[in-house]
Amino acid sequence: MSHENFPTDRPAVVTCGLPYANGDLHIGHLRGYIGADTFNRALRTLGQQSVYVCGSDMHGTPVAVNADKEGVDPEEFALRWHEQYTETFPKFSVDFDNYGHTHEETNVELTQSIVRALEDGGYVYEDEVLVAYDPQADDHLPDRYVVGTCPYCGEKARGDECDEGCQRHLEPGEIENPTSVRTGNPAEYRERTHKFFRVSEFSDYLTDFLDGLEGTSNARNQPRQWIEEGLQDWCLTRDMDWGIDYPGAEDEDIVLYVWVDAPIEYIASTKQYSERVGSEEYDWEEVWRDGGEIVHVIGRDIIQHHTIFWPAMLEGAGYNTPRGIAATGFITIDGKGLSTSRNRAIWAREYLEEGFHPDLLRYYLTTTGGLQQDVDFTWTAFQEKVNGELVGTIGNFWYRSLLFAYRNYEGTPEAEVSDEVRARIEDALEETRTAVNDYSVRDVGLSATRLAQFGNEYIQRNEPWKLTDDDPERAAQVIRDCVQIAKAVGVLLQPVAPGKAQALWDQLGEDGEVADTILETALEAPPRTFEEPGELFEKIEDDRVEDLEAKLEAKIEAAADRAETESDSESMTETTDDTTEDESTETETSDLEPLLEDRIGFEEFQELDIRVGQIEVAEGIEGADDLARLEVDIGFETRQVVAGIKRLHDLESLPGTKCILLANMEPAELFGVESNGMVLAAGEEADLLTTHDDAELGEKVR
RNA sequence: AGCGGGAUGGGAUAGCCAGGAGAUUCCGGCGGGCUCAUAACCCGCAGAUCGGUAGUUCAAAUCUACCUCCCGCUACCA
Repeated sequence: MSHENFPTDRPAVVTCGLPYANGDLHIGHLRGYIGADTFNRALRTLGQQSVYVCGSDMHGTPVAVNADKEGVDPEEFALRWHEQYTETFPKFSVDFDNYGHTHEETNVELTQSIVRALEDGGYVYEDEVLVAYDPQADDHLPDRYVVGTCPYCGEKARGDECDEGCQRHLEPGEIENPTSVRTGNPAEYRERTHKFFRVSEFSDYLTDFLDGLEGTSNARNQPRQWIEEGLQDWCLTRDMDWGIDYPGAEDEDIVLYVWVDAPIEYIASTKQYSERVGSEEYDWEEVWRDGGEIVHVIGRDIIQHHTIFWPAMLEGAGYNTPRGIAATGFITIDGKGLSTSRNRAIWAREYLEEGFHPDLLRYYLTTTGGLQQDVDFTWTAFQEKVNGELVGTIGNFWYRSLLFAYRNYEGTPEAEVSDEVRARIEDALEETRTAVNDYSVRDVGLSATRLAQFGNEYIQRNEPWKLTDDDPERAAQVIRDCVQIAKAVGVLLQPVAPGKAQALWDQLGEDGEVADTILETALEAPPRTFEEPGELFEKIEDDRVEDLEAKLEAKIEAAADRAETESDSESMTETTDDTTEDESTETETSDLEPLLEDRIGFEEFQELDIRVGQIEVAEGIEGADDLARLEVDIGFETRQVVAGIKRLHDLESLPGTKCILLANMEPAELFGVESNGMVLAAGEEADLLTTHDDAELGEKVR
């Protein structure tokens, strides 16, 4: 089965994975939302009718548990995050046509009606399952809230997985010596009746579905394995009170599993949009019932939910299934996995507070590697991308063309666009069409960059500044071409960088919104006159990047220190926080810094004046969490040194300890205290280097 | 353990599905040019046995098999 290329005459809906109302948004979330937003905007430039919808995911155990910790109602807790998300998205030009949440009436009704439809179709049955129960807390414990002993290898294990031992997946009820993570008490098992969805009956349907599915290859290939292995039926209910009631069981302490109602929010949100604008303009039922174009952008960690359970549910309840599923890769920071608990993350708020335009991040995230690839974020790479492509290529071309046109013609010169340039722009439009149909937001952005690059070459090759006197007609022709290219770059860049594209649009004196234009507008003549243009992109300076990288490093270290001091008291309750990134995968080696490739000579080593010293005085610096002031005797003299070991060492016991000091370090002032050297230490716990024999104070280390 | 994705000049990325002279773009290095433009821009050069081994083929970065390393997934954690 293959699909008709976009644009089609059916309405489309683009969605992105629902943010879980349990924490701040970071760059990893933004990647998906920006990618989907870009895709939706690009679809529209093709002339495809399309809306972009999403909503907050309000239910599930983590919300209930964290609300409980704070002593607030889960709804209140989740709504707070929901409101924050609602405010954040527009700041990144993530422009949802509707943004709802899963606890709204629209979603509750729709979810219950879909579950009833599944029941009516005979796809739901009841079965008994063992559920861990904490008698003291009088609460049932979802699987990860239980720890115990693995029945297979005897290692310590979590309720659902033997994470430290044999890596086996554990079924509920299997784990031995179950213990509640929440109270530390022994847990007991209770038999409960739950509802199950006959996913297994959809094997053939899903196989066909996957054959026709567009999007990224991982979303197509990975589920095939699960189908071949035989699908297991899916438990639809949970022993909780926070969630959507199972229809007909409103009085019982049982709700629908969060993954049932979460994707239904895609439909509910579309419905809300449809009701707002009127079904004449956009009919949600046409999309979800009759065969509109449904595209999901998701993280690759939730592929199975979207390629197995979700289409099975839709099919079973008589709904339309997705045309495309694009599963994005993850974001890494400086080459290491993003980790919210370790604060190895760029938070949405942080980025905005730095004052960077959202389009810079949008461009970086969409054009650095394909949608499916993992993308590494470093401030240095961000700077290169911005300075090289946005400032140097696009910004520079826009500015030089428009400025030249303004100074010499007060706008667009009166001439016809040359055939060469017209053809080149048409190629660029075609590149974009292909990119959209390949689900490549990267090429959507790069088609604009490449066109700007052509523009730079074109202007250079024709040297209009030499022609203004000798051959005014030819000069006008060249500049006419350049202004047209500039406009086309704006139209092409809009899906990725809507704010900057609009700014160009305004400079060109165009009316209305560039976001409302279709690709063909790129070939229409710009207004005859326009005002003096300004520079649209600003270079990021090197020292700025150094600051940013240092700041990032510092906050990661601070988080590590905090975890260190808290780990003793909270070890029982810390096992489950939020975890897209898992502690168990972060082994020792992946945490080590990679070895440096560059070798240095002996002379360079000699430049490091490393001495044996002895700590004479150690005291904390007031106002600093981590810093301590040390006085170190290095034979010749006693140095005052500041070290970040306040919380990691017992300062009173340090005097008398030998240490190793980098003596010719540039002096620095930290918290008002001058530091004249660096005490060497290793590891996150700042294990101090020392000597073990007769090295005397002041001796050089070599 | 199984499965999915990845490994391409110093760094980063495209190409692979539909095999065809060792290939894209960006950063960095070297040389030149230009001056309309944000020390920008344009041109040229250097630099890679396309992770390894075998195979299919007239032809392999691309297809097949096996191997190594990295990331992820394995379903009641959103």
